[in-house]
Amino acid sequence: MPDRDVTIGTIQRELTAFARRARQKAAQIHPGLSLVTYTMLDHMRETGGCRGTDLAEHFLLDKSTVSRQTAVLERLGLIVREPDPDDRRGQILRPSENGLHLLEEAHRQRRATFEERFTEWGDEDLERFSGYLQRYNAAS
Amino acid sequence: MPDRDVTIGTIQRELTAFARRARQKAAQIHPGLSLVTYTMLDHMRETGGCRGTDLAEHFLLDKSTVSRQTAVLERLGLIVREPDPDDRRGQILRPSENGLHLLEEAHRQRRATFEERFTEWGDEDLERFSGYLQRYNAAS
DNA sequence: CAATGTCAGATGTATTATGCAACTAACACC
DNA sequence: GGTGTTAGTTGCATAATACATCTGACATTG
Repeated sequence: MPDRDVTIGTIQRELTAFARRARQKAAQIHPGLSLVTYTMLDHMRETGGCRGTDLAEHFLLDKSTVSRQTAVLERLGLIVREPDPDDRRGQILRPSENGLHLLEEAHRQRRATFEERFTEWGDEDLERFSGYLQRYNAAS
Repeated sequence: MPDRDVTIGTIQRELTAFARRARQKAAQIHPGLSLVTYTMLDHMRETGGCRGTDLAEHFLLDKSTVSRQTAVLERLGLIVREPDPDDRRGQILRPSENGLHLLEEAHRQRRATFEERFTEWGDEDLERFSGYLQRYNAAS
């Protein structure tokens, strides 16, 4: 059994490798859509519509960046804007029909990649891995 | 026990969350050094010196990007270049004394962050988590 | 051994994501 | 109602990146 330092080093290295690879593959989700814009779109779906400020806060991005990225999403016809009835300074952003379809398709593709990657994993290992990741991420 | 689909979905979400956070914190390693340049520097140390082409291939970057980033590292005094004795077209890049010190310091800091994060984890859980990550990454 | 094609690296140019600062319009509170 | 705050946009600058091109140095083949 390797000692604790070695094991932590391995986890560090493997997580870093994962992050690097994820970043490199990020742009392949949809033409014209980056990982950030895609994730924003997904967040709008999860929340059932949110404001630009919420996105900025959630993703730790400047509001100007959010503004430009949501402009891209609008130009692509993937979101619709509604004036916030409670605060006329803001707008509610939500995926359009096309946006929802794109999200479904992207989910399907990404999920398929993961399914394939885990075909040889047993149920118990999957459970444990999932639990460890949640435990790790929850600590941030 | 949740079913397999739900578990895989959780893993997917948690790994994506990790990647996003890693990217955001990447720039904090050293002033003037990005995650990419830092990782390049580390790769030079691991390999005991390599060429720009090797870096481009390893990190899936264009050679022009590598050229500019290594120029940054040189400007910061973190690497030294030697003509490749076997092929005078190329150069061997390796960390300078300062570069090695920076890597040690960065390793120490990052490791400390990880150590802290895992203080409450038992040895067996650490082992398993490490193994799962390796298994996952090896499948790429 | 000379010519042609390939490779390593550098540089010019363009694109993209990003942040900061300044601005406008709307809100909130006193 | 006036003053300070907030949501969003836009102007400007910066950084990482890719593609195309250029220059040497290598390699292969006639």
